[in-house]
Amino acid sequence: MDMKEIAREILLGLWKVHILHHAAEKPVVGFWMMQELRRHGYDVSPGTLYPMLKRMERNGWLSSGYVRGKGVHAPRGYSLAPKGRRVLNLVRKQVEELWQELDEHTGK
Amino acid sequence: MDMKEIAREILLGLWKVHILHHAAEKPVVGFWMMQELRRHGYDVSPGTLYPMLKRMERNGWLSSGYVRGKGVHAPRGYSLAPKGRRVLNLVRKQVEELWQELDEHTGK
DNA sequence: GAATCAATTACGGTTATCGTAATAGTATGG
DNA sequence: CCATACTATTACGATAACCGTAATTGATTC
Repeated sequence: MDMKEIAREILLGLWKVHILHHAAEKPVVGFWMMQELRRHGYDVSPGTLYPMLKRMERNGWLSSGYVRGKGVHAPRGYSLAPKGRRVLNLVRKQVEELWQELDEHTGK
Repeated sequence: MDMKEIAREILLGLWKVHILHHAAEKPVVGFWMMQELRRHGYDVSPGTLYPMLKRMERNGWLSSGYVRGKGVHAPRGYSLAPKGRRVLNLVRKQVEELWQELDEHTGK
């Protein structure tokens, strides 16, 4: 099913929430996240994911540092920043509302 | 809290799901949807919402027709198209997964 | 020490998003 | 009837997000 292709607009937002959530537990590395998404059947390219992480850091949701090795291509771990936690809390409510709404009428 | 301002990137995607869901029940009119979002505390301008509905129609998720009156500014009702239903089903799974993940660690 | 793997950056084109202002039918009241 | 307010959408131009592919580079392994 290539709905996944076209529903990206929506799914991309959901993945951002996943990232915030993971980043709250342990630092998230871009490459790992890409594989994770592929494992779930979503083909995400570096040109999508990495700029996304950078934007999220620029927004103040994440803060990053090197976790291993050296140089500009060394793995960069993103963890949840205070602002990101507030966003996560806000979004959590929205997701809950949405899920309840969707769940009610499932069998319809 | 003006997190709402900056978390738009994420919330916008969730609203699209809301729209798909509502459109499955009865035709959704842009102006009504705007008020609905305002009622929930989100300030969404016409320049955001209307093009969004058009794109969703162009994607084949929604199909529209006039519900009342005449002319180019008459209210336009959007209902769920078959492709939109498939997208909704796909997204529903993702939202469920996400919600379960978020719910587990809520108290942490 | 050559090749492979892990991981990110660079790039340039396309599409989405945004707020504000303009437009135009429809109902209301005097 | 006509002025006013309300419902509802379109138009517009600027900014930012998104995308795939290719290049880069440090670490590992044989």
